[in-house]
Amino acid sequence: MSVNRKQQIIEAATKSFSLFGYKATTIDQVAKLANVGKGTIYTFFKSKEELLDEIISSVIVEIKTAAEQVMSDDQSFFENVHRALYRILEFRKQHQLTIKLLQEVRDIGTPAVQEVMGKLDRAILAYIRDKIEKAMEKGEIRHCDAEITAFLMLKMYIALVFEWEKSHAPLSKEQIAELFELYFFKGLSK
Amino acid sequence: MSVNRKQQIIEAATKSFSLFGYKATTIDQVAKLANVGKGTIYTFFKSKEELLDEIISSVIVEIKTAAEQVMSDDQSFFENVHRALYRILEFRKQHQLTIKLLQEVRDIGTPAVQEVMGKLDRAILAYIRDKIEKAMEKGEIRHCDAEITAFLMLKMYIALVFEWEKSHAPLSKEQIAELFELYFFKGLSK
DNA sequence: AATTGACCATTTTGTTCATTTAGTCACATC
DNA sequence: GATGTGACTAAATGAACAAAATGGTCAATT
Repeated sequence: MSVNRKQQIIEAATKSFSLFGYKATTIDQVAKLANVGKGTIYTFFKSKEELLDEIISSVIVEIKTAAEQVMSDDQSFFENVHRALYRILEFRKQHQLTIKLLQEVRDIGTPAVQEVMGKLDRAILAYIRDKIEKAMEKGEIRHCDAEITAFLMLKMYIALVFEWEKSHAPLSKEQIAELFELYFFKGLSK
Repeated sequence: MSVNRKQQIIEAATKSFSLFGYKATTIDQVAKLANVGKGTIYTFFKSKEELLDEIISSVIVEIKTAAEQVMSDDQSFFENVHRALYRILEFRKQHQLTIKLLQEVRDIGTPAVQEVMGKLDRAILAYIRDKIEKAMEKGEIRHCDAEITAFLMLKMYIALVFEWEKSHAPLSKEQIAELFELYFFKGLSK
């Protein structure tokens, strides 16, 4: 029973955060949705912020799993990174929770949400960085600063997947893969 | 006399926009600073917004001039684009007006300022795009979509110059040049 | 021991109203 | 009579206050 209660609360909170955002979700609301007294929430979570934090932590795990699933050992480093990055951003683009929270950061700038989204970004960055380091060890790519490379790769993907659309027709997955290969691997020099 | 009056107004407005931002600058203030009656401002500019627009238009010219000055025919395309982009962002980073207005977009989101800053971005993009097209014609670089390439180059520079600093030690001009060359020209493949 | 909801301190929201502001225009100045 | 002006107006803003809502606690309940 008690094990389930925590899950009920997390599910209710996830639903409400996804639908209304963090700020507009009240603890009373979550308690009602979870069929739980308000006090019970505070036996599992020290604050509203910690509740959000725990939810995002499991989103991070989900995202990593999703990325792992699209990668494969018999593919090139380039193909794997492309697939992983695309999958990660696809996840962010499709899941109500991340959409809503990203929106909230843009529109209201709720500090708690800002922090937690920063954590998500850092986790993604660390994940890519790890892949880059492994590829360098194996000699699959030229030597480079893994931190900066991961940072730039993510920026480039975000630019191609999210920002390009703001002023142009969206790019297909294949186009993005081509562009990624062209700029990051082949380079523009003849 | 009349010729000077317009310049006086523009200078006063530029000073005030730089110091307090667009929203916090009143027309009365500008009139006082310019030693001019309020009505006079409206004989030269149809609205406060148009005053801002005219100021930004000349900033665009200034930026282009600044970029032209650092480029030179006996340098490679890569070196020239690097110099131009770095100079442009340096300009944005140093000039009070652009700093303040960019801040205002982030913090308040004043629509008039948002629009005018978008215009500035589009001008920069068009400028880089033109350079890329010329380089392709001359056969200095591989064929590619000039629009997307300009977009990505600018994003990459903004990421390196402004965003990297948010969580790391700033990169030197030389480091940025190296990174730019590594990713955009040579590529990571061995 | 686990759960709860009434309760409290603090924030947030809604409302009112005085002040400020962008923009106009009748008048002053040369 | 062309140019320049600041008092004026309608609309926007924000200060001040009251009312409602919210996160978190804890004594009572099961």
